[in-house]
Amino acid sequence: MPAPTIYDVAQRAGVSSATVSRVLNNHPLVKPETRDRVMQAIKELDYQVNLLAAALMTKQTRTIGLIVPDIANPFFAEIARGVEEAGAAAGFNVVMCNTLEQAEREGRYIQVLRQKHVDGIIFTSAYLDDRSLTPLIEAGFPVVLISREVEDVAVDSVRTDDFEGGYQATRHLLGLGHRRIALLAGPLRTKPSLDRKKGYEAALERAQIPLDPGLLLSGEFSIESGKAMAQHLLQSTRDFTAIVAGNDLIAAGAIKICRQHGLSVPTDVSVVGYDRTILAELIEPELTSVAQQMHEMGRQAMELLLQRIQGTQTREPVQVVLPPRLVVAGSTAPPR
Amino acid sequence: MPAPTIYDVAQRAGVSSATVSRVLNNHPLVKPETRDRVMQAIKELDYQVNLLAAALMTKQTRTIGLIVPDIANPFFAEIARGVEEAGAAAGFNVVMCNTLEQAEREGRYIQVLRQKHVDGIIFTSAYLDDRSLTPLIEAGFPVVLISREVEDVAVDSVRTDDFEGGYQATRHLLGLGHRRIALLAGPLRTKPSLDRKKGYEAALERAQIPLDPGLLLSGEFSIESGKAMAQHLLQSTRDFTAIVAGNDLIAAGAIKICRQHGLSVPTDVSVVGYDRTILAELIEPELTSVAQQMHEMGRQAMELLLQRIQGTQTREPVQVVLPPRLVVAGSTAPPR
DNA sequence: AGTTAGAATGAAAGCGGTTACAATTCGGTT
DNA sequence: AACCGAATTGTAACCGCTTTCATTCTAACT
Repeated sequence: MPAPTIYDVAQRAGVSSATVSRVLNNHPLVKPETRDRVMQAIKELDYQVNLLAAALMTKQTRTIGLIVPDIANPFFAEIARGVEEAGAAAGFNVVMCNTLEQAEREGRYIQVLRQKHVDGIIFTSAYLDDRSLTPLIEAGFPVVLISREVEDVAVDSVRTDDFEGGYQATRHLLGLGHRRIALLAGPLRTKPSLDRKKGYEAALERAQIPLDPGLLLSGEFSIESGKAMAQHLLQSTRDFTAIVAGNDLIAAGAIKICRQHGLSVPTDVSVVGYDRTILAELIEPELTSVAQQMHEMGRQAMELLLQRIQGTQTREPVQVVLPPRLVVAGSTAPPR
Repeated sequence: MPAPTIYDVAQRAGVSSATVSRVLNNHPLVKPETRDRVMQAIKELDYQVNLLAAALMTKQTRTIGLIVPDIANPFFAEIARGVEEAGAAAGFNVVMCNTLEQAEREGRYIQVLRQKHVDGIIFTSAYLDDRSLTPLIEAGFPVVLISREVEDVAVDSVRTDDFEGGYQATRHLLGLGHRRIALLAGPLRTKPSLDRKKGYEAALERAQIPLDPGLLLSGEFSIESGKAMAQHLLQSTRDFTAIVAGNDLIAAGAIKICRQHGLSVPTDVSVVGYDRTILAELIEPELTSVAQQMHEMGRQAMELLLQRIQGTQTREPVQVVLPPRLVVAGSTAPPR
């Protein structure tokens, strides 16, 4: 038999469908006695609302889209967790979309999410052009960005102060006495990588240490890239005592390669990671790393989105900037 | 202005809404010329179908639910990635739901997913009772389980042969010459942990080594639990040369504790993990671990679900069992 | 008893599509 | 030129709910 509808309930309770709907949405003007009869009928029929039909009228699906490069990356998984939790608390569901860094996929997801009438979309960092994102924002569709920017467009966003993070990582090493510090950066086409690099440069500058282009490499946010960059670095010079890595994965790769070359961490080379994912505490020695509050970023992004969605009046876009926090562990020590 | 509807398109193209609908769903019986006119109108209005309205008629949302304990756990994140990819390939979206191991949350998610009329639900392992799951399956709702079982109910499922995995891990250590092998298992209320334990026991039995209850602990799938179990073990005895861990996290925790007690891995203690998540290759030394094909499990689960959803005729439930694969690395060596 | 303002409920019009069925068109026959 | 079946297209009902507006009750007041 087909699932019972609001009419079946109405009939059984001896009222009209309008009344059932009122009960469902606890409208105040329903006589308690009537409400009870309806509830009874609902129970007896094991009735479940059809939220599709409801959404068709209310224009609210209580569903949002979350676009990430790759949910299997711990950094994004942690953010997703924050988003989902905050969403669930407010009665919203989250559709997860992995772009795999492909702009075309992102575009397709945006399209189908709109067709499914999600109430809003959260975008996380990716190296994609903004061709499909910009029109969305300009159309006034609720959007929040995490660790991502769109040129010349005002939009809600959440990010970590990556300049400060890069600065702190470098200051820490300088404070230990290091002078020759390499940077194995992530992709410089992304704002976070760029900011971290600027922080690194600012710290060196302030310590009056000239930048050495030979100590500055950039690649991807992966173990492989970390290995490759370290390999490259070691082939060109051994005249460095510390490494600032673009993230924990790069750091892990670099440490492996250093070891292979007979350099011990932290005795010969100190290494600082970034993100402080769960990986950081598993690596031996534990990785000194700049912590980002991924879970919190996800949570706040969802909050901002909800404000937009449920917002009575439109407010100016806000940019939430969370502080990074250097967590010192065993991978850094004074140079010998 | 409100978003254009199918009627706006129809009017602009000078046809009826039915024809527009036919074009949208590329029904074969539309004159090419008419199709062009409609497409033109669609483009000009930047028309987007409202899939909610469509779903109301077709009873298909092309959306499925994925219920996991915690997306931030690399094991589930990897599965989620497989599910999402396979789904995307077939034009399905995935709503992600984190239960945090709470049965009540699982129940709520199931309810709202049904109300939103998802086409099916994939459940991953969790230590929950099946009160809300069983009725779903019995109602014929498309469901696939990953690493999870429901008593006395036939249902599609995908899992790894965990008996074999536990067996292989233990055999490997036996082959190296170990005789005193501890098991730091995950929660024994779950089938996977139980099967791995049975595999461990079978391997020992076959080698004619009596089981020593003192070498058998069980806890949770976490670093902390791994530490606690190792601590416990070391306090009661040092008479063991190897550890089979319930998963990589437990292994990582155990290794840390062993080190703290002055035992080196693998010289003094060999350790085998399970899952072979990305963690395994980051730990120093790299962790010998039984690989599960998480991504593949996710993919196949989605395939099974799609068969159910789109299936013309109902087929018998199938149980897909994937083989584990022992990946030997630096954390295991012969006892000295 | 007759009013009357709320309170409670019902009737019915959408929301934006899909689709069964009817109607129209059209090239080819006879 | 009338006729026919297949190819196209249009009409209108329906999916299951929300919500406006009208209607009916109720109870408190003259």
